[in-house]
Amino acid sequence: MDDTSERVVENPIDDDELLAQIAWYYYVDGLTQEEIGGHLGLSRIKVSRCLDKGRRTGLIQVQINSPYEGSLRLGRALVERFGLADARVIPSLAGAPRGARIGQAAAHFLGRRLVVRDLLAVGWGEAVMATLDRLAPTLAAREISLVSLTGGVAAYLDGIGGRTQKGDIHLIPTPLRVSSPEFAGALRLEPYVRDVMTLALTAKIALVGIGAVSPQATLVNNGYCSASEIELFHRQGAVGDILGYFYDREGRILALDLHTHMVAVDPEHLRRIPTIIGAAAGPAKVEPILGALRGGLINNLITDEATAQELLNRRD
Amino acid sequence: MDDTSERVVENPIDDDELLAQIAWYYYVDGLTQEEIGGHLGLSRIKVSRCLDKGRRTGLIQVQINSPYEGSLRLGRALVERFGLADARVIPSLAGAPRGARIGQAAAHFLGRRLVVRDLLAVGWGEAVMATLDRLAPTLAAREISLVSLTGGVAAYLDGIGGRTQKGDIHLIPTPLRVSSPEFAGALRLEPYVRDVMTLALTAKIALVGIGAVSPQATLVNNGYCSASEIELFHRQGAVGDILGYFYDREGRILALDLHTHMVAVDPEHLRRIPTIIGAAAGPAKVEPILGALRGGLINNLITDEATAQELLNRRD
DNA sequence: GCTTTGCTTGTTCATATGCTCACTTTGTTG
DNA sequence: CAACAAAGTGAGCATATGAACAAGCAAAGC
Repeated sequence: MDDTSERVVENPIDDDELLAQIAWYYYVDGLTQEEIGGHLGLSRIKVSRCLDKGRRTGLIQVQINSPYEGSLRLGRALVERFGLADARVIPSLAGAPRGARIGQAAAHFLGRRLVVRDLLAVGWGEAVMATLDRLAPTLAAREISLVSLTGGVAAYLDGIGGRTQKGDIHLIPTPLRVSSPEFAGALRLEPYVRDVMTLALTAKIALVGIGAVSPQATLVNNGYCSASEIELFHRQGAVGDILGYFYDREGRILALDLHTHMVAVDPEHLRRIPTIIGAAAGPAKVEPILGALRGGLINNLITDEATAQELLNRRD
Repeated sequence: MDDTSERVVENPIDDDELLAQIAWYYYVDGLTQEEIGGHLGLSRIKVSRCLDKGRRTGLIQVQINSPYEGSLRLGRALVERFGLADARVIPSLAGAPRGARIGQAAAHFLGRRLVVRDLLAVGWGEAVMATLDRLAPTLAAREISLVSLTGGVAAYLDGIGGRTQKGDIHLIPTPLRVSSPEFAGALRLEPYVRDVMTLALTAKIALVGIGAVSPQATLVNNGYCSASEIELFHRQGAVGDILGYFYDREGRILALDLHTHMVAVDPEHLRRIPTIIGAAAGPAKVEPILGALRGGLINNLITDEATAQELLNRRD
């Protein structure tokens, strides 16, 4: 009776559980994929595929326990120059899709900060969605609750829809932008909306995207702003937006008419959250990031090498 | 000018930092070792060795973000049977040294629970030392402070000596056992000793070893007890010890003369700490673990398959 | 009933990886 | 300064791994 093969017949263990078992054998015990296969009654290739899946979905994540981890050269330079709490700079690799890699880096960054049953406040934007995508298993495993900082429910659902999610999800159940200031005001005063917004500001960590003032901005692509409005904001000194609020190059929120139509937490109030993580990269994001940094709208930054270098090159 | 090779000349980056950089490229960016070598001006083999070192020292740690991670079959069974908070069961592999693997598992377990600047209370024993060994990089990276639950300073120094350690280390500056109850009592009342013990009980997490009542026990090997004393304790119903205090099969601390000679936190007081992790494995540890479980002296267990199976086989 | 489509599974093979061993460097001690 | 030990380095090779491809299978559609 070969004890390596008969032990594990039992029930057709649930998928995730099997995956965790495999990951454990492989990474912690250092068994080879073939050995694991023998142990668990699977073909080597299947083990390989499970591992691949685990890595892709973020169920398996590598921790780098080094004080330097967050401060590799450029990151540290950013921290010092802009007085950030921490920064993560990912290498600018030619072939890889930038969005996904920023998301992965942000997920990794958050993975080290989120505690079991934590509450994470999330803003709006592509980078945020990419991050949530990679973060899903962590969120489930640690029973993290999410709370949105802005309206625009549909967009959020894309990012987190269909996933196993053990914590609660508190969405602001409104559009991001509505047709009149009065309507926006009324919505903001709705008890449920207020409650979610209040809850959001109790989070210890917030993750926000940083939008560019350009006709290609996600706000435009999603129909929340027209290209001509963007042009107008640009004339008025806007260099970027956070949570749909535009600010100038010093990071001061502008007094735009648009803002009165928004249903979202005011970036000024956001400051009550101790850790505000901004994620963005690319040439178009340099000015927006700079503004956000100068105004202290964020205190943690995830970006890539090229962008970081550009940020550091600017002489204020 | 090939930008992949000239970028990284700069300073002869400190070792850990280089390692972190390599780990990042390899695990997060998925570059091959050869590519990393080119990027950083190192030979492929050197990159390979760095990674190996990182894994061995625990600087690189794999997270398995699954609710099942802690509850793989046997673990879950233990949790249910003994009302534990959590349990980790490692596979019993023939060739591997058990102590080191228990240590690794415990380090991994703790890695998911320790928060930045946390305080970890540690007991005494081989398993604890093995764990601290593997945990060192995590401790440094998260600025974890350590506080000892027992005297016996020298032994602790072995486990943590020479490592980079960013948090504080609070040792109880006494032997584990002293010659008279009076002397032990006096030491326990020494302000500094009292302070450390009080501090220890404020920790959220404690890690303790579980000793067997046998002539091979670590307590004997280190000269704290004689084999004949052990024999005597055995006759009096002792099945195991925690922090140098022996208990019976129901986990009740015995009224042994020895205990009055000890300078260590009382396991009864230990209960104030919400998470008490016991680590031990091997046939000799079955009875000791059972006692500790029955008496609720620990509420988290790290052990191996064979031991877990044996624990579950016992009908109370 | 048959086909189509999409998914899972296993095979083959190129590649990535880690190990062994001989060699070099570095630091230490007489 | 020489001699030696200890750690570090690189080449070659066996092994582990992942990707491309092909076969099998099940559900959906005609």
